[in-house]
Amino acid sequence: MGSRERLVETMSELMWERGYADTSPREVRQRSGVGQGSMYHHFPTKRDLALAALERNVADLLPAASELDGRGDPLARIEAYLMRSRDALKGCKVGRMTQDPQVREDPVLLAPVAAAFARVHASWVAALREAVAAGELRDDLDPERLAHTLMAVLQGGYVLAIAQQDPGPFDDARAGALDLLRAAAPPGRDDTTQTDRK
Amino acid sequence: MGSRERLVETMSELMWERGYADTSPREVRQRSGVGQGSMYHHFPTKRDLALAALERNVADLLPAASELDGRGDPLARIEAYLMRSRDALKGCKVGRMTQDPQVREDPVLLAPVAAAFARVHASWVAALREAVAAGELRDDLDPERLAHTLMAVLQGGYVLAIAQQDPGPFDDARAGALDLLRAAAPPGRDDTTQTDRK
DNA sequence: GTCTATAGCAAGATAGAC
DNA sequence: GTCTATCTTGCTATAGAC
Repeated sequence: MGSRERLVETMSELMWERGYADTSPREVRQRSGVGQGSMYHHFPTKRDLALAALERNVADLLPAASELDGRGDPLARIEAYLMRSRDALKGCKVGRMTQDPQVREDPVLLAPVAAAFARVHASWVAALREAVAAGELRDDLDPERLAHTLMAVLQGGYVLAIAQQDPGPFDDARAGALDLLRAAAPPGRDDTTQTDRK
Repeated sequence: MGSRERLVETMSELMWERGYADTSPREVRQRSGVGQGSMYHHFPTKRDLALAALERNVADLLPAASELDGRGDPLARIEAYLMRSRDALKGCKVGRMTQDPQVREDPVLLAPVAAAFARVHASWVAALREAVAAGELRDDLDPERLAHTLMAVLQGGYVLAIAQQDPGPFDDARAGALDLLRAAAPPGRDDTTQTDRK
């Protein structure tokens, strides 16, 4: 692996762990083993390196969200994505960036974050729309709104888990969201078809 | 107002705006107008000042949450707290701290955050329990879980809003949560009593 | 309690040789 | 492309007088 790739990979890790403002070029060099000269050859400023790392982190995240776009029962896909295995105490490598003052005030650094969330939102909306069409969700629910609600449950779940240093609140938050979705099945629907009742 | 109070107030503001790691003692002095000597007289280290500021921010937040504990219709209280006016683009002054590496790795600084969230959670649980008892929510919903879900909707809503630099996603997220709560009224319940249908 | 002066060290580069 | 040396600025204090 070349110096350039090692720099980007290391910066990606550090931005997930510590954010942008609190990660120094020095740390990147030490962890990656790339020298000063090489670093500034490939990336004239810390910000340039951060932008490359951020785009890499976004690219890491999007494939998972495309799980929502798959075929098969829409509500099952929604449930699968919601309950997907995630490291609650590490948080979201993209969502985290919104809390970094130097990122949120820099339109160029914030742009990939906004774009990533917009794409994930679109996938949520499509899946929720299908679920309504399939009669799995009441048709007076708004898929656009609900998509934001469910994304917020995940992003906020990380916040709660980190505060308590315990993944429990994250798991509770998403399980509670799923409970609500199930309770929002159209009235009169035969729910003896539910798969996992206790 | 004395120097000490001015320092704490200024640090509180800066920690909300920029977090802990990215706020310097220098900025605090300049914005507060308190001199170097006074600052280190009252607070031997930046961390000591941050702890006082954090406790102040927590104290600011808790009264609002006690709205959930009030009397009157439980679901109405839940709705009022959820839809309370909030500055989505500023985020939560307490939740924000969980994303600051220097806070999340410091048990002493994280403790007030954890305690605050635990108290708010307890208020949510109590209100949700009452709503179930009053027949406003299905009794197969778990108030503990749901409390985490609704807290996460708010915390995550801020993340979405900041990413898009638009309060819309925050408002969508909480409106969607409210839609789900209403859809989770016990089956067969007469909902012609709903107050705000379009 | 408040002031000014000073200090040690890290951040974030830049310069110029190889 | 990579190396070492150097630079400026800001962070986080400490010292000691008033």
